[in-house]
Amino acid sequence: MSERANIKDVAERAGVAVKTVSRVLNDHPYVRDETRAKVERAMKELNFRPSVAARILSGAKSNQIALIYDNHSPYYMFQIQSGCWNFCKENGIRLLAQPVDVDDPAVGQQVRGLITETQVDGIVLSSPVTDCEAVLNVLDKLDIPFVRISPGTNHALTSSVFMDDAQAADDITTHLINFGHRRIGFIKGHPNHMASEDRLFGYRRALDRAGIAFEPSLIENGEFDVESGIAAGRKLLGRRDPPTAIFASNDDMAAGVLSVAHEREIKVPDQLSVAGFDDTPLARTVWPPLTSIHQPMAELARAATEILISGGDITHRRLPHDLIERGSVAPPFSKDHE
Amino acid sequence: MSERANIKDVAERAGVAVKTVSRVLNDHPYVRDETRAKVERAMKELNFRPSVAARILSGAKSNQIALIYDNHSPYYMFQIQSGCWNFCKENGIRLLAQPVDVDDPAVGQQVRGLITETQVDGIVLSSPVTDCEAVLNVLDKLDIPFVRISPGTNHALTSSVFMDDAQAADDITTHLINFGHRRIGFIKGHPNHMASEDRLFGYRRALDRAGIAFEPSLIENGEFDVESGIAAGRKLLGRRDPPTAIFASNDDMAAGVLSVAHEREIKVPDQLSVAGFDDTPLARTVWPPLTSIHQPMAELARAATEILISGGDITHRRLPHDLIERGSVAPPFSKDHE
DNA sequence: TCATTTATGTCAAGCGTTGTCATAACGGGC
DNA sequence: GCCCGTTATGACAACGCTTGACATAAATGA
Repeated sequence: MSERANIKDVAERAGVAVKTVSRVLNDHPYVRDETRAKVERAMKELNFRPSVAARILSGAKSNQIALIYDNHSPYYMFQIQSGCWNFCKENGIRLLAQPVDVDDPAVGQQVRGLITETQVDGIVLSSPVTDCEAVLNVLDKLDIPFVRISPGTNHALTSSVFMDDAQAADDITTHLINFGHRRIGFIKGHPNHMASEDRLFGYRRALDRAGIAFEPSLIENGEFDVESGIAAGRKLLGRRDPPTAIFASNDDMAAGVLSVAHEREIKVPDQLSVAGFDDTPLARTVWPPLTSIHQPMAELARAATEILISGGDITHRRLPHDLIERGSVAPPFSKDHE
Repeated sequence: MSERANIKDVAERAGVAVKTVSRVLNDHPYVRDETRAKVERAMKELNFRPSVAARILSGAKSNQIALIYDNHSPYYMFQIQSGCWNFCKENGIRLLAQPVDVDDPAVGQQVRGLITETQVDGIVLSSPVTDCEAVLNVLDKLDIPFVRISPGTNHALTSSVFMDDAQAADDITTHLINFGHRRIGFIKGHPNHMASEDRLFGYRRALDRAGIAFEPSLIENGEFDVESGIAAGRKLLGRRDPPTAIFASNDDMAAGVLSVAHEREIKVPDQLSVAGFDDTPLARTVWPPLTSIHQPMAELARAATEILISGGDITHRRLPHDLIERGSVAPPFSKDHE
């Protein structure tokens, strides 16, 4: 009862040839519906599952893909995995989630090992592995299909999915401007992350369009974590002429700014508007909840997986972002109205 | 050059039999150092990686284990994955991270499919899959080794790793009591989660020992998310005789309480002490940072993996927790001192 | 009726590895 | 110098599946 059934057992039980079972398994044409049903019933009754190993070995597709990531944000990782996972589940594909360390000199060998050992059919690369030369080289040499999620470089050369970071930053900056803000502090993201520059660019573009002079001293560097947000917040709010609004390149740093505001008893949003980016759960958790940009991470991952599986030509897909208004933005100087 | 080398190629190149290469691969005794060196050189030169598939097919261990989880907290999942992953990486084991839905009636079939298809050598179960009957049945029938992380039930029957939730809750409650609190609100966790009851128990035990009468109306139900924390916080703080401290069963709910406090301009910790549980990044992110219990999730996962791989008898391992003091707890009524 | 198309079966080869069994070389102990 | 156990290596089948070549039979259509 608990022995594993193999394809031969199924064939016997269904009263057909092994070959026919194989045909059913692989969706070949030329199988009568009736026969197919018989075979499928036998498979169910025997609790049959084809051995991936045998399948791979005999040269068929493995029906496995790998998701390679190296990101220290649990939420990002969670979303990306969920997106890939959903698509895989619906399509009967097994997903190998593979963390790597992009700074490890052996990362290329690791990825090569993964591929040659497990024979995955394709790879989804999430940021920042998307821009890791060593990995890209290996993928290229092994000639294995892959799709990148939000790559920073070489957009055209491989399939990719992404959102428009610059436009999103532009949107949220414009949102602040529309509320009447003119002095808007900006906290940059981690220098390794390509999106950091794009977001800064969007911020500048929005200012430009509104005819507001760009003020370099209102830009602080950050590293996408709360601590750097706190440090940047202290600098910005410690000025003699502090900004009336701060746009942080992600929610964690925005939360850091909120902490500084609480510390100094600056009321948000009455005395200071704060905007984040990414729409992580944090944005809803801190007080006040953060106005932020919803980055469709899971959708990006899902789209990437879909492109990978459908396996056509090089494809690029841009997914829309959303400006989510919460309670952290208000007109400037509204403390005067109290 | 980019063709995959197989064991035969290596054997030829090294001038030995295929079997000898296999022996080198599997660290068998009875291989001369000289021969081993020859083979290893050949493997390097050919960039050889053994095929997992072939290995499985020939009846050997797959050197793969699966981590099965269904948890909606990205941070928990991240920690658990990291812990498993680290151990696997160090020991050359491939990890299949497999999300499931414990409420899906087909979950048993899914797990059976995973096992029979991929021939994993063992399974790590994380909460709440640890207590999913359907999954446990399948695992039992398939007679595959597994280890549970923080199981709620049947402790004795299978290997497991866990922390002492009751003691931890006792510790943090005692901490509040030591600060002088007598009216301590408690927010329960999700009813499906076994730890919820343990934490409540620890809270009561601490009160008991301190000779403080248990007051049922100070207990509110929650579901481990911010929203339920907010709801519970509103109830507790809306009383005529609000508690001077609130212990929430996890950080998210504690963050919800903080939001309510901010909303009502109740100063934390001067007018209200708040304690969380789990020591998620959130605890450091909100204002004020939360005093909380550090749950060693990654370590638990690592230990579970280690036990699984070492494959001895049924083992139970308890890992220590930590009380992390931050800024959210102070003596009661300290507003009077201002 | 004959030629296609559709549906199934038989058979054998092959995928890359490991287990079983066989064999060979090598040291002692007598 | 012979036997024996240990050490080191090899030959070959087996694992479960896919695939291709080929055979055959039934259904379809002109």
